[in-house]
Amino acid sequence: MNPLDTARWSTSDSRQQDPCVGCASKRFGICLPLDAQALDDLSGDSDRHALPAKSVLFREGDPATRAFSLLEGTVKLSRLLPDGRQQVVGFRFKGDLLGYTAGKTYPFDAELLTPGQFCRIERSRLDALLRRYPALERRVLDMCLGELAATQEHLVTVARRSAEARVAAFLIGLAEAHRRRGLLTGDLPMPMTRSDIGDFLGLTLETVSRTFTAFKRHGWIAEPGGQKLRLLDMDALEQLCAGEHERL
Amino acid sequence: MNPLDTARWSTSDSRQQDPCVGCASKRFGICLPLDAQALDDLSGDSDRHALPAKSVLFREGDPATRAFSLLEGTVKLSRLLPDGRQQVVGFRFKGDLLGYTAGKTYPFDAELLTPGQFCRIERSRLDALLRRYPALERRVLDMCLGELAATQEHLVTVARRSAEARVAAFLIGLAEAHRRRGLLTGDLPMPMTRSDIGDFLGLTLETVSRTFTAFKRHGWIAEPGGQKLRLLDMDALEQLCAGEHERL
DNA sequence: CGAAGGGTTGATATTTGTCAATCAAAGTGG
DNA sequence: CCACTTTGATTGACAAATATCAACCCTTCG
Repeated sequence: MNPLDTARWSTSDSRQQDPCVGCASKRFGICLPLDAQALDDLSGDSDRHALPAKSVLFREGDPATRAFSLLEGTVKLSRLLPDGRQQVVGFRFKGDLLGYTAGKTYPFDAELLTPGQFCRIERSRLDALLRRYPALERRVLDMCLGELAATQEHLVTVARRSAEARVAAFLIGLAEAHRRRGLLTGDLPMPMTRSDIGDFLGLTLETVSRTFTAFKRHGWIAEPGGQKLRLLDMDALEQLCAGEHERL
Repeated sequence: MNPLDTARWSTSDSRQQDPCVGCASKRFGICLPLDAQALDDLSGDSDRHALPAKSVLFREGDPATRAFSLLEGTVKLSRLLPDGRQQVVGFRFKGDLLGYTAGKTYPFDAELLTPGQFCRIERSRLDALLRRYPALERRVLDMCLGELAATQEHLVTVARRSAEARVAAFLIGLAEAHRRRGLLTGDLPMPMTRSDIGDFLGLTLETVSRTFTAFKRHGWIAEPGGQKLRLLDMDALEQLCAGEHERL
């Protein structure tokens, strides 16, 4: 499972999304398996928001009183370490559920990297809805299992792969995540900084920068500017990812 | 959350376990929140097994047709990498649920490190039970959320900490996992090899060995033999874990 | 008794991190 | 509109952590 794409879209196709009714973004995100009645309930309980880039949805340690269904934008999830550095736990994209956790407090910060839109719902109400609509609870379980598989996949990347392989895996994962959302517009948006990527992959920003430079030198990627990225040679990236060491 | 102790025991106390009825190990593992009727159902659908050390419960890629509730023993979960090495994704102890995944196939191998006992249930039947008993589904969701938090915690350890800090974190996590299970017998069992630990922490077995030696030299731990480990100075280990660099 | 598995230790190589200088782009305020 | 600051990116020289390779020991098990 792709560590950058935790969602499982089950049987339905994510692209056939209806316009958002109230806030309950029909057939989308967690609401995918709901019937009309459940959607109405959810609409009553949630509300829609828009925020600019760099907004913080919640912080590690805050009481986990709300969950968020991301409708638009990219979010960075990160934990603050005792020594002041941060570990980026993951990135989230449209359709992902944020902030529904096991504990009483959020286990990480959630920060928008781009302007974003999302539904917000009180946790207590979401819990009540889960009890009322088994299909919804099942969906949350599925998303959780998917997220778990993705995190384990990412663990393998961070624990065992070389710097080049990690960056290659990141790029492939990013492309995959966008492709599955039906956004294969050629250039993929990459709003995260070298530092974000390093904190995600367990590398320093300098190492990430050097690796990007090397990839560009080989003609495997290009950065046309405007926070865009173009993947020119997926085969090369996939080989690197698999561990075939082409020397940089 | 402790990466070696994924279970969430909710409100009840894990130690008050009844003798196992049929296979459905009342008040234990996933069955903790079930009433008598549900336990009966589960008993009819599952069966109990014992296996010697080094047995394989399932392999990565096998169709995920069964789930396992571990009653006794320690299990290593690992993924095989293309280059032949392995990444240990986690260890599981009594009370943990194994093999209930999002995908159609198991995402990792599960291998017993000690002799073990467990309940086995067909996945389709477990799914049916989940639909029938919301409390059980809720419990599985809780366990999944707990596992996710634990994996993220472990990710931080592997991505950002020094070798010493990783080993210290491992030892503390192991102690914590056993303590929560009510097994504070002083010496904790440690059936995993240096290689297993290295594959868990993203280190080589040599680095793990050297770190153990250093810890023993400082008098922080002792290995009385018989796959046992004694923690002599938790404070020192916790400091290392937090990043205060006492030089070895 | 010999082989195999696990553990320890040393010498050396390699990767990646650290520190530092510089540059470009994007805001910001007068 | 233009300094001025801030943020992100790049690159180099160097240091440090960890991996790699290799030898050896001990215990267990057939």
